[in-house]
Amino acid sequence: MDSPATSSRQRRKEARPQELLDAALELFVEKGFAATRSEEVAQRAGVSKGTLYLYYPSKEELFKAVVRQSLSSLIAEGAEIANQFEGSSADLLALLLKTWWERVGDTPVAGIHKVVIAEVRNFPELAQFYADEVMTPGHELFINCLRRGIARGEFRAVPLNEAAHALIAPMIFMVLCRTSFGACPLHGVADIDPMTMLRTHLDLVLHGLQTRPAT
Amino acid sequence: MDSPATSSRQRRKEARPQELLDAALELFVEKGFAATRSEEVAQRAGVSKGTLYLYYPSKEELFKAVVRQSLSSLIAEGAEIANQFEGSSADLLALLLKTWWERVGDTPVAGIHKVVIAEVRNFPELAQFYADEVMTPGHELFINCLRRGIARGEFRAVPLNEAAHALIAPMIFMVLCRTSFGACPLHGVADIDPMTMLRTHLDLVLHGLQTRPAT
Amino acid sequence: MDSPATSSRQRRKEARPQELLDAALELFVEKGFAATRSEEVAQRAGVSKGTLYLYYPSKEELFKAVVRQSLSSLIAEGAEIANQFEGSSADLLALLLKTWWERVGDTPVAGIHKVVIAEVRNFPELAQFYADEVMTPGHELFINCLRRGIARGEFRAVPLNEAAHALIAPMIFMVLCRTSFGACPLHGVADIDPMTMLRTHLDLVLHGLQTRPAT
Amino acid sequence: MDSPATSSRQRRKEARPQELLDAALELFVEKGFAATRSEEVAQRAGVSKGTLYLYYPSKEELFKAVVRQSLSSLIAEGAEIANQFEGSSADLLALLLKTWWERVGDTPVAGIHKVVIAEVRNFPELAQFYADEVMTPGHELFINCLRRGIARGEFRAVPLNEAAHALIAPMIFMVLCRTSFGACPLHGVADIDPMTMLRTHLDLVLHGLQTRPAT
DNA sequence: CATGAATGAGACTTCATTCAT
DNA sequence: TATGAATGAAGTCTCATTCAT
Repeated sequence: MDSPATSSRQRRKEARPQELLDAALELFVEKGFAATRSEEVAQRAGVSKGTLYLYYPSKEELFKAVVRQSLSSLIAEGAEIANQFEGSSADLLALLLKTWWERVGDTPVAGIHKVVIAEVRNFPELAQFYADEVMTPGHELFINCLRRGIARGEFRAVPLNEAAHALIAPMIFMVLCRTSFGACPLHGVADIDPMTMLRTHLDLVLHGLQTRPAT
Repeated sequence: MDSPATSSRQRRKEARPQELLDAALELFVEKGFAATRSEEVAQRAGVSKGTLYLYYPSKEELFKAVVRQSLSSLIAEGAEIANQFEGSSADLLALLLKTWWERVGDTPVAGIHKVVIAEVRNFPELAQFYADEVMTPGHELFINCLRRGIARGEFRAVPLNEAAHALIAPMIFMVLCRTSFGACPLHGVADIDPMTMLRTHLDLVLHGLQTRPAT
Repeated sequence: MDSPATSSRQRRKEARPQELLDAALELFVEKGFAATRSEEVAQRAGVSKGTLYLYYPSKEELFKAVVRQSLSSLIAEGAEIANQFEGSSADLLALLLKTWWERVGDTPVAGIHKVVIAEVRNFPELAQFYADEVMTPGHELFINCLRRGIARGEFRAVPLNEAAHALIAPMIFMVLCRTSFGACPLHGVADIDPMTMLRTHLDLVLHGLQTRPAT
Repeated sequence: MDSPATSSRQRRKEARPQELLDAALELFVEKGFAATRSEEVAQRAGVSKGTLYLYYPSKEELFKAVVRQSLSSLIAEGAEIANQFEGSSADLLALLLKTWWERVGDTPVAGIHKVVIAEVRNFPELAQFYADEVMTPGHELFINCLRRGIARGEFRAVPLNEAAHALIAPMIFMVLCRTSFGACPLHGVADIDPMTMLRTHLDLVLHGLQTRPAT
């Protein structure tokens, strides 16, 4: 009753906030918060400067909305995956990283990592938000995976916090590099291939975590 | 005959560029390029707005000078270390990471990584500079170390580019997190201890690289 | 259908460029380019600083626009007058000078002469523009008039370039003096009356040009 | 006792004010008052910025000194010439204009005319000074010459003020053009040759002033 | 709701002037 | 005297935000 009746105008109106957020994310990723002009955001979303302010009361609120939404979409449904998983912990780890890559790393929202790194100090309220919504849950995911592996005798005992960090760091750092440098063609920089990277990283850490057969 | 004659005025003049660069680095790390006001840089260096412009013709030039100098100091004398090293490749890798941590990671210049990540897209000329001066040499260092290990039968054969990336990523990412989040106290975020991190990361990748004794 | 719909806002927008040019001309004539503050121009045009920059991207571009427009309006339709004229060459010369006085000399744009004299060396591109658009056409006008008179036996043969210069110089110089000194009341300076000046100058040069009856 | 003993340092010191005035005149003529930086004046005079302020308390005072001195040197000893002259009034007029050209028009101080035209409105005190010291005396000179010619029956009766203006205008205007445009090479502008100009102008006005032989 | 002209606070930069050496 | 490093008032220009239409 509703959807067939919505005019294109109607549809656009409802889509506006998301279109604005998308445009804003792109620009904040490209140029950072301060260097992005609000008129540019409006333009890229196909509306006028004034319209932006009908949806977000200020550039700062727009920014926070962008970050909030982007981060929300990072909060992986990973926990679910992990809980239901029945295979080896090595396979679970591989699945988690692969899923992250597909759902986050290889996606426009991946850019939010650069934005957060670049801007948290100017938006301290984001820090706790990011910690609560992204870092802690993500961290837990990997820590739980490590715990599971250790408990099942698949992995060696390692410091959980630090190992969890080491598991995700190469992936996020690769994404940061792609976001920042990928844009411009560099001469002579060894190009990192994401899939090779993912495989190599997994290969390394899985070997690294493996319990040794007694020699 | 000359040095005792150097007046305090003289001494200040010679020190100015470095004082300004130091102040600027701090602020660019804290707030980013666009959000840093040039007067603030001057103030933190203890001079007036105008004085800044006696030494750097524009905020942009100041920024580039900051990046150039910071990056230059990253160009580790690591190559030398590597060439003269005679121990095992695992020890060499450990030494390289530890040295990087002491000379870069645990130092004010570490902040430049955040700055570069945040600003390269606005300063494309920096991208190539960073690639040539930092990424490529650093990358080479780790690749050579890996090659050495593989050639000597200490390490398994792994894709060099990607493995090298995986070796440095956790360290740099940790530095990025410290630079961005370390400033504000977060509730509930598992604190990563750098030394534990370094040890754990090394432990992981060295086990991961190790050739297996035939079972 | 359109014009009755134009709002007052609309009307203002269309008038703005001209209002700004008028205000700017006044001020550039009064104070010169460098001593005129752009905010002052805006104020005199009844808008704010920012508005000026909606119409002209910089003070320098505003200046060039002022000069271009002012000069354009100098490009007398004089050629037309001259072509259609059928009377004596003396009368033609008188008509040209009188027309120039009415259309230029006694008009706000007359001030542009001072501005050009004062600023060309800082805006070399204006020099050629002024030469092409004003000097050359104006010069041609008078040269053609002289040629006509000489050809018809009304005028003595005289060096055309120099005579043309001598014909217009007293008028322009008078305008320059009025623009520069006329503003402030001077004690003891013999006031020059424009109409008397015009008549006297004409009287002098026409007698000077006249062919003599053989004595 | 004094002159042979004066060291080169001494001599320079005494010459300083004049060197500064010369440099300043050049620059004020080139760029105008506001666009001339005081450091540039100092540089061109071969001294440091601080030294300039030992001789002139401000840029404005320097400017006034430049104008005062330049104008003083314009105050022709012409009156003397005129008083002692015994030839025809036409010859006197020719002598006056030729002398003016040699002593002023073809000299660096000629540039002061542009400066005065450009800046009087910003320095009203200069206006009266210029009127008293230059315009009035110069005007008198020509008026007296005209009066003499008329009284001796050599010249027709003409309005003295306006005729005097017409006598000097082409010369000053030519100087203004040379000062402003002469600097940059223009394509297609008829070059005025000063000597031809002087001759043509004289030829015109002398014929124009001449009393007619009764036909 | 949507627009975009207008505003004005604020940032960058210049340069006349001062003053320690 | 002479210098030139330092200052900070002032000018140019940008851009987030408002509001009449």
